[in-house]
Amino acid sequence: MARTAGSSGARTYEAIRTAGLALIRRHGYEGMSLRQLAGEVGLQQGSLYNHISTKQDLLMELLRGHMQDLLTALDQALAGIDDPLVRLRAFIAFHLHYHMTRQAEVFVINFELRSLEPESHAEIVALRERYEKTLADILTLGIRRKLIRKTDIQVTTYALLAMLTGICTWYRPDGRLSAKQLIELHTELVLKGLAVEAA
Amino acid sequence: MARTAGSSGARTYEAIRTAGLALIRRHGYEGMSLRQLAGEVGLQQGSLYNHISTKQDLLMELLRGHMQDLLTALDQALAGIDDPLVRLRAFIAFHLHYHMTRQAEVFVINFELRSLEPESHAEIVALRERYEKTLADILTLGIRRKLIRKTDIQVTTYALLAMLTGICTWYRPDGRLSAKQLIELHTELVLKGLAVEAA
Amino acid sequence: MARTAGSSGARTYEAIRTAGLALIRRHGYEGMSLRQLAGEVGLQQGSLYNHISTKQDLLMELLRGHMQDLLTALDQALAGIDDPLVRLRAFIAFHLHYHMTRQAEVFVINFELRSLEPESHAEIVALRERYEKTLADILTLGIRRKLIRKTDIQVTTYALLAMLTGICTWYRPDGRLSAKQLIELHTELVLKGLAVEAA
Amino acid sequence: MARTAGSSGARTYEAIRTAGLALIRRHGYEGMSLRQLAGEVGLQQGSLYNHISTKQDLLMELLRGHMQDLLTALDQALAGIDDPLVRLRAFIAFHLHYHMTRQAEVFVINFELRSLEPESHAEIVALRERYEKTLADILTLGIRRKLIRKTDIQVTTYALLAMLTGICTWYRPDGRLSAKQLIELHTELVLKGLAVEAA
DNA sequence: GATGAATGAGATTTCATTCAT
DNA sequence: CATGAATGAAATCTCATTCAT
Repeated sequence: MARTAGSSGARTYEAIRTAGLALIRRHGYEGMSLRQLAGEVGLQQGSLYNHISTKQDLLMELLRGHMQDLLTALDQALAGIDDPLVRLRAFIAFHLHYHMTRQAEVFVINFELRSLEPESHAEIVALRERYEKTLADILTLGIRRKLIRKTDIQVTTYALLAMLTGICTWYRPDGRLSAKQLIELHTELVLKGLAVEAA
Repeated sequence: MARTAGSSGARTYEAIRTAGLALIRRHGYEGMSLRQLAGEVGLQQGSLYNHISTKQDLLMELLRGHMQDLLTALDQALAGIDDPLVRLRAFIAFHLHYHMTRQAEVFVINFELRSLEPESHAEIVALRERYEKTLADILTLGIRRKLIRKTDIQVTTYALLAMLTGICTWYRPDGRLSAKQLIELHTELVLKGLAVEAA
Repeated sequence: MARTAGSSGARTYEAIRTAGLALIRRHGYEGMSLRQLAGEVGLQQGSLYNHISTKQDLLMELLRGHMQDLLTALDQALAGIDDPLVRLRAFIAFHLHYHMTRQAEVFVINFELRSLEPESHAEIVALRERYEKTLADILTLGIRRKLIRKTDIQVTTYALLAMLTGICTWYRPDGRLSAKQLIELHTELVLKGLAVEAA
Repeated sequence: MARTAGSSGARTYEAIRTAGLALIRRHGYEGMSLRQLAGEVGLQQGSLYNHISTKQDLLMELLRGHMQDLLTALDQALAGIDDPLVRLRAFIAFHLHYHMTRQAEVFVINFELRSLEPESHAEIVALRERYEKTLADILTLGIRRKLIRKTDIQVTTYALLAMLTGICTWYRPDGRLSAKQLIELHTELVLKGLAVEAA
């Protein structure tokens, strides 16, 4: 598409990542061809290999980069918050915000993990488990402090993450509801669902 | 009176559908080759075409068949239930049960819709919307009758469906919790999340 | 070249082997492209794969087939001959005759062994060693019976084989000397070179 | 007085020749990639072209350089020797010695001549014919002086050269026999094979 | 003299699909 | 209804070579 002739190496690589992400999102990893990708970036097919080593490698770099960003951003979002309910609110807001603003990355991670070869797959899954554990820990603490009703941590973690992640499949920035409203709606649903019984 | 119900041909077709579903689930539609599929069924590549018309068509048949089953089964599950909260419980139980027992179909529909050509895509999406509308209608009615707290129907429908569908990615029949327990946990989470405020 | 349309599978495979042998001889294994080969046989590139599994495999089949032919033919040529000197004459005549009539195979085996992957390489080398051993055994027996002068078996075996094999690089059927004359010349050179000293 | 004999550039070129020779020997000319070669020398692909003009040219330079060395060395080895049998002994010793000490060059010349483009091919073949002619002339003279038995010059020349050249495919410096022993064994084989009949 | 990035052609192999037998 | 062989396009990746910096 954009044919930024004479671009520097780093800029070209970035263009490949961006276009690759978009194409994978649209067609899937298997469905995207390097011919398409090269065309999108304005290169010959072979020239891609000055920047990536294999198609697999491109996918892996994208996914790894995303997971690291995600974890880093999560840590920042929760930094300094102690109260489990406040942490939970912060987690929800962070997760939704991230999944609304970085839809492509998030979509790809959720749909293309399976296309990774075993070793890479394991690495990404490990990172994802760190992310999941952050939520599970919040729930555990909340229950211990009796701020969250007793329930199964594992199942609830999966259920909440599935629910909050779903937004990446339908959110549109120009939709009927603002990001803030969407966050409020989800937060309410979750917090009420987990609230301790009124005595 | 009745001839042998499944002729050899019909049995072969069924084998193709079954193997196809499993392969698509494992490798994705784009990632599955008809050579693999033929091998799995014990045919030569060319022989597949005595049973299917194209690879696309196989996918479409699988998805359409599944969606019709799903809608039919849903209608049965909700038949004769009037009370919105009971209908909601029934919907949750049905959805989870179906997503636990027919994981492969459900997985494929959620991950491979994008591989359908536009026309087929639209058809399946329409069926899915009928399914979503069933849940949305339950919520609408519940709110009108003040059995469910006021909230955004659309967003809540998506959120609940995402949450309840997530189970198809991790459920194992030999897992720690029984299907019944999983249904209870999810039902509680949803119903508390949607309950009207204690006065 | 010959575009034998409608040929049966076995005939096509034979055509591939023949054309492949010729192309490998002319350009070397690495230097031959499957595009060339397909063109020569009158097929599309991909159609080759209905008959061979990989390019490597084609080379291996050619070399293995040749070595088996060679060993079989050698056994026949020496069958029933006991006297070491007569056996030696028969070996020389056989080797030269084979290397003059099946120049392409012989050439390829001598020049393309290195292009085989390790496992295949080992297999062919083992067959070649059986061939070499036949000559070495003749020399050993001849020396023991004092019909051949004492010398180093290993070195002499290699030297004779190199000498007799060389003919495949320059022989032309329409050359100055007949096959029979060439055999006589080589036989004399070898037998005199190995003769026991006149007392 | 004298500057550093090898400037950096010349030293790089020498490294390219050495590594190129080794790679061609191992993988063949077609099988060696300039990427490999550059890596071996510690350069980027493009940098090779500061030292060579094309891949073909590198091969040609290697082969021409080798043939010139060979011819020069042969002239020295035979200088001042008149007697045909002594010349023949010297030729054998020289040829074997050279083929044992410069195995890589010799191997490449024997296996990669075919990869040269026609013009270069002709040039190298011409040099090789000068080499062959030196042996043929020895034989001719020996026969004329009745020191060598009458035989076909051409065939005998080819046979002897093939035999003596074969050593480059199996000789190892740490082998069972010394270079001197190997030379003796071959010399004996040849001289007996060519000796005039005991009257 | 070296680099990094580009090129355009070409490598081997796989793909879905067709069709005579 | 199955087979084996064919097709033509397309897949990923490598090649030798060029050139601005």
